[in-house]
Amino acid sequence: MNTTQFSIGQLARQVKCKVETVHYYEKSGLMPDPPRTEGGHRIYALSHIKRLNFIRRSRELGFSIKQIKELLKFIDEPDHYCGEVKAMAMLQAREVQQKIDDLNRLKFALNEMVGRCKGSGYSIDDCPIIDALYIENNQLS
Amino acid sequence: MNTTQFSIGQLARQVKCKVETVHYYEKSGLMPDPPRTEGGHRIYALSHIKRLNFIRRSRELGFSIKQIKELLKFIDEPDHYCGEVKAMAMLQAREVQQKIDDLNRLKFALNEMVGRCKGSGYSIDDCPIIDALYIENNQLS
DNA sequence: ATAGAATCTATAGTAACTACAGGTTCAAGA
DNA sequence: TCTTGAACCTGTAGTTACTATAGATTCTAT
Repeated sequence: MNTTQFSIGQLARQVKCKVETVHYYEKSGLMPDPPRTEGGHRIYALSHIKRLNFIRRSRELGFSIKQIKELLKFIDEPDHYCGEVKAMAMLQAREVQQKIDDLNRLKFALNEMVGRCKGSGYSIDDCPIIDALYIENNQLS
Repeated sequence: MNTTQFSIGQLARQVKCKVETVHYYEKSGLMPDPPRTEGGHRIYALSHIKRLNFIRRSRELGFSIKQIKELLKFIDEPDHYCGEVKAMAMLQAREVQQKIDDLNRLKFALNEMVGRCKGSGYSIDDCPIIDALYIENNQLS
C-alpha cells in the first residue's frame, strides 16, 4: 500500500467527510478530476487532501461554495493579492460577531424566562423571548 | 386604511422577507392560517408581524424550522407545567450557549487570520489566511 | 477463485427557501 | 361605476449544499 496515494474513501476519512461530498465537490468544480485506475477508481495524492481540507474548513467558517471557488482561484491562478482574501475574511468575521450578539440576547431572554417561570402562560405581547428578537426598526406603532 | 390590519405584502415588507416565504412558513406550520377577505386574501394583525419577525430572527441565528417550532410552543401552548417549560427553556439556552461558543471560536480564527494578513501589496504566496486553512489540521500520518 | 467491501454513475430526496406561471381580487383614478 | 394594474391566489419547479439509494463494476484479501 502506497502512503502517497489514496482512494476516495481514504481521502474522505482523512478529512472526515462523506465520499458523496467529494463527488459533489468534483461536480461543482472545487475538486479536480483526479487520475484513475484501470477500472476507473479515483486516485488522490496528498495535495488533494490539503485541498479538500481547505474546502471543508472554509465551509465551516461560513463561506459558500461560490466564495470558496473565489478563494481557490487565488491558489490556482495566484495572480491576486492578499488584500482581497483579507477583505473576504473581515466581512465574514463581522457577520459572525453579529450572530454572537444576537445569540447573547436570546440567551439572556431564555434565562430570564426560566427565572420568571411560575407555571402560568405568557401572552404573545408579553413574551420575553419574542421581545428579545423583536427589532424596533419598523415604522408602525 | 386600518393600521391594525395588514395584507401579506405589508407583513412581508415590515419584516423584510418575501411573500413566498410567508406562504412557506404557513405550509410548514410556523405561521397560522390567518383570516381571509371575501376574495381569499390573507389578513394579518400586529401579533403576526411579531411572530414572523421572531421566526426570521431565529432563522438568522441558525435555528432550524423544527427548532423554531419548539420555541413557538412556549407561546402557542402555554399550559405546560412549570418544570416542563423550565426544562425546555434551559435546554434551548444550553444549545444557544453552544452556538455562541462555536461562533466565538470561528470569530477568533477569522480575526487572527485577518490580523496576520499584511493586506494589499503582497502576493497570495504570503497570505496567512490561505496558509492557515490549507495547512491547518494536517498532521496526518 | 471468490466473497464481500469499496467504488462507480446516475438519480432522488432534504431543508429552506425563491421564482415563475396562469389566474383572481382589490383599490385607486377617470 | 367602470376599468386598469398592482397585489394576491395556488401550485409547481428551481436553488444550494449536501445526503441517500440503486444497481452495476472493481478491488482486495483469503
